[in-house]
Amino acid sequence: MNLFETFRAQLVTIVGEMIAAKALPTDLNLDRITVEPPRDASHGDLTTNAAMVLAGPAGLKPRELAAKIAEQLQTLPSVMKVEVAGPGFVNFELSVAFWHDQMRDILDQGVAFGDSRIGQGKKVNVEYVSANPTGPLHVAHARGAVTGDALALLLRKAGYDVTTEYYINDAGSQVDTLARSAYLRYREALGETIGEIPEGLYPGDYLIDVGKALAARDGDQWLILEEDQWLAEFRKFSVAAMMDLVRDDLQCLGVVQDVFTSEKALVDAGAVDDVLQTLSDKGLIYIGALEPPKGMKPDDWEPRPQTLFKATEFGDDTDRPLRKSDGSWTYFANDIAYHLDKYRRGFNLMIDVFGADHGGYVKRMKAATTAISGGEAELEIKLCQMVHLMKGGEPMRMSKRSGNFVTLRELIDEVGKDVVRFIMLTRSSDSQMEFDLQKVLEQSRDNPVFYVQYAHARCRSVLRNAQEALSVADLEPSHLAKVPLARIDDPAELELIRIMANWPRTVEAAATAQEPHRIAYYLNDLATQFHGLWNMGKDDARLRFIHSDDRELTLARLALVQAVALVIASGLAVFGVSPMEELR
RNA sequence: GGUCCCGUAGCUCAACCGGAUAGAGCACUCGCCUUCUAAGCGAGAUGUUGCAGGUUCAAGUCCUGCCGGGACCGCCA
Repeated sequence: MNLFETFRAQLVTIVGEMIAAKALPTDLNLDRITVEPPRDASHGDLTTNAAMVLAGPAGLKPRELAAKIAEQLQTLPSVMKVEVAGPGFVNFELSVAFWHDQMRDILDQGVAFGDSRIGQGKKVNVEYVSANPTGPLHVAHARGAVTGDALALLLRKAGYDVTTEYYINDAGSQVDTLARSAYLRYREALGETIGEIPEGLYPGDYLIDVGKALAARDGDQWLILEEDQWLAEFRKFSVAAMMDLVRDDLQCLGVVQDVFTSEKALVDAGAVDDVLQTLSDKGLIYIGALEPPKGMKPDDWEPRPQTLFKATEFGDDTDRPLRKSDGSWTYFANDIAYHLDKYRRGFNLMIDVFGADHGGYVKRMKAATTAISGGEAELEIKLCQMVHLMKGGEPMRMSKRSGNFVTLRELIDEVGKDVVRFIMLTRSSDSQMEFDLQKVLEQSRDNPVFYVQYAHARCRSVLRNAQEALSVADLEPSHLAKVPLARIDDPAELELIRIMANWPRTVEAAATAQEPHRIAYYLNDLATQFHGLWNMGKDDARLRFIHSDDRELTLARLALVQAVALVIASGLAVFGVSPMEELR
């Protein structure tokens, strides 16, 4: 429970006592009472809307009720000062000793500070990337990869039981194309001149090695055979090779998912026939013809009967086809089977991270999930909007046709894994964002990665310097948690503690909203306050951390510095970014 | 035509699932500065939150309609 929830609980007790004393009616709804940090620091440490929320139903004036609540709050041991303000806010300040206790808490818990139990161990499945296994990942995949990974780490920190997953789309026609492309490279490896790669096949160089590997393993045995004889084997081999590529790419980004599920394996195991039978039994499948989309005129539209899922019964705009004209299942049909599979594995909460180009897919997948689980499973879909790559303020135009697109690997090689991860997480995933390859490497204030990393490195640097006068054991968090902190009393120091004490609440809010980018803003705020304090020591030597003639003060200040380093490290861990000891 | 996302300071973006005077960074103006290894530091100015209604004690936030940008729209995945 974060400190705001703790005080909220105490406030609810107070209101309960007022109800018992007949100062308030018995039928009040207390759920809307909040205890939050005020936006404006001059409004104290905590603020509650209790009086405004309760006054109306209770038939009282907000400010009068606020005064009564304030009176009771004043009696709490860690509450120093209470004020009624504005339309009926009750603002209160906490004692310095309370903030010192918070600091000790941080030092005791280390990077586990901020761990929460709001997830209550609930099982959640986060599926992300799930790119077609037809080549290396490129930048478009990076945002989804990082977002999904950070979301998973965040939910884990918030107390969920998280499984991360990659769905291998290895059952569609694209992997047939992959196999044909690999076959061409196989012939090339055996000495044929293949010339230009024909339109419709994948031209990438990464298939050359696949062809060579097949030639080395199997010799020329496939050369004289027809496509239907070699296709399956080439598909299997090249998909495996591409997945190795993808896994390597992801690993470079620090992403290692728990489970990889093959679409083809699901289909082969009859999972799709199975789920379609289930839906059919529920009367949710029928043969019918769809209307053409209004206002659009598809070139060769003609109505034809199809196997349809009644998605409209679950909020979708139209019913959705499940079977292609060749008799095989659509991608959607297979995906229904996959989500049923996840549901049967115990996931009542599933999160899919998709690119924005899958926006049209959201309603039908949610509809299907509701249908197959009888409404018991919840599916959340995070759409990641596009990333515009820039370089020194100039947009980098990419086109696949010219082969000029940027791979994920190239991006990581250029700026580093931690920079990619952090920057991708500095914006809400449903806003488009700019990513400037030049700016993110600058050592300046407007580069958030640098700014946050620098704050951590600066803390570590101070702690290293302190070793001239103090032993390593003195500087351990466990030791610093026991030193007297009474001399931590400067407003800037206390403000720093307040921000750190807000970390658990930030984790919970970000996890509840499923918005990792909030962590980036939090870290930036924390770094700002720390750098500010450091700079104050430039002007006023009394505010410096290390004082060779005052061991007690130095230890107290180093406890503060150590706490800052731990909270930053705790935050960076949610992003999967390593905190740096020094920046050089 | 429909669905989804976005629209906030000159620019890039926040605003904690309704709270008080909408905030940061960059750019801009004015001062200062030679380091607890370090990005210079401090101060100042910057808004009809796309538009119009509605709900509420309270709306950038929720609802309705419009405008603008993006993504998508029957057997591609």
